Amino acid sequence: MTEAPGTYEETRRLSQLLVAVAEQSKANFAESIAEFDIPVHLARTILVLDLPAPMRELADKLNCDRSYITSLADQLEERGLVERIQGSDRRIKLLALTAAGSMLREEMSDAVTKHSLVLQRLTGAQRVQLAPILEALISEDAAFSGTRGC
Amino acid sequence: MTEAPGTYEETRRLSQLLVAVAEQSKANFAESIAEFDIPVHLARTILVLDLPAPMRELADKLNCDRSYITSLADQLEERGLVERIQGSDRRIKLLALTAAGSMLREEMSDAVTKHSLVLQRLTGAQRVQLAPILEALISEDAAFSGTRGC
DNA sequence: TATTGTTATACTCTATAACTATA
DNA sequence: TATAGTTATAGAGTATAACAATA
Repeated sequence: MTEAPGTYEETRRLSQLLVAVAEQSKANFAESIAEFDIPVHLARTILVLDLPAPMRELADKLNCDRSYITSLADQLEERGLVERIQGSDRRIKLLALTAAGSMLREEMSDAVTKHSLVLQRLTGAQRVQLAPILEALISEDAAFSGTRGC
Repeated sequence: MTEAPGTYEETRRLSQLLVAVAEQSKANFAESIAEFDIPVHLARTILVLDLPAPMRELADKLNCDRSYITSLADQLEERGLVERIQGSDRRIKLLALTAAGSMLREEMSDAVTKHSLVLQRLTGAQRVQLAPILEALISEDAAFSGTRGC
């Protein structure tokens, strides 16, 4: 607790806290979208699907297998939230939100924001501090190619 | 970007970042314990199981069904990491780490800390800022009783 | 030959319901 | 009667492998 020492214990504690926050955050997300009657994984896909994107790209972004994206796309299509459109490279199919899909995306995004722990529990000053920290934490480079996890 | 205004957009952005960090954090956790050849959910259970605890309590803490705790306990017992011990109330069984279990818990805890994004990507100053924010974010009170999610 | 998406299939995680034994 | 843990079972989520079409 003196100077630069505690680093190890401090890091351990922060790691644990971060994992705890992550879990809570996940639960919070589920709760936020509960009213929309849509499974969590479909909701996440819609939220990610801002602009039309090749299925392959989604697989990368969501870090899961291409075959699973097919399954997600089927389910979303059944609900009329998404449609497949041909890419110029004829092997490629883009996934694009329908009007209904975009609308739902907006509503969910709002709900998630409103339920946000960030909004409910942090002061303005804390929010200002938090942004750059989270940005630093996010890796643009895929440092996690090793593990699967959708 | 002026004063108190942007709050909504700012919150939305922070929420998204937090969700992203949460996912990354989950992936990072999986990667950290990959070397121990133990499924993520078992690892989490061991990490939570600091002191012997009634199975019921674990169900609450992990926010999942009692029957699933039975399943976890079985798997951990098979691996010799945990044992069931009778509580004074004869209905209750405590789950306690074996020597092997404690050892593994220490090793995993170390590994998680070493791989921690907190350690790798944040400055000392940022770490100092982060702690109280994460603490504020954590709800001791169970505000999430509504949703299941193990 | 390498890549995108699909199909068929199987496995893992997790919950629900009904049961046993205490209390 | 209510509570702790167990059993049997079913469902959701996700991956692997083999395949078709295109490049």
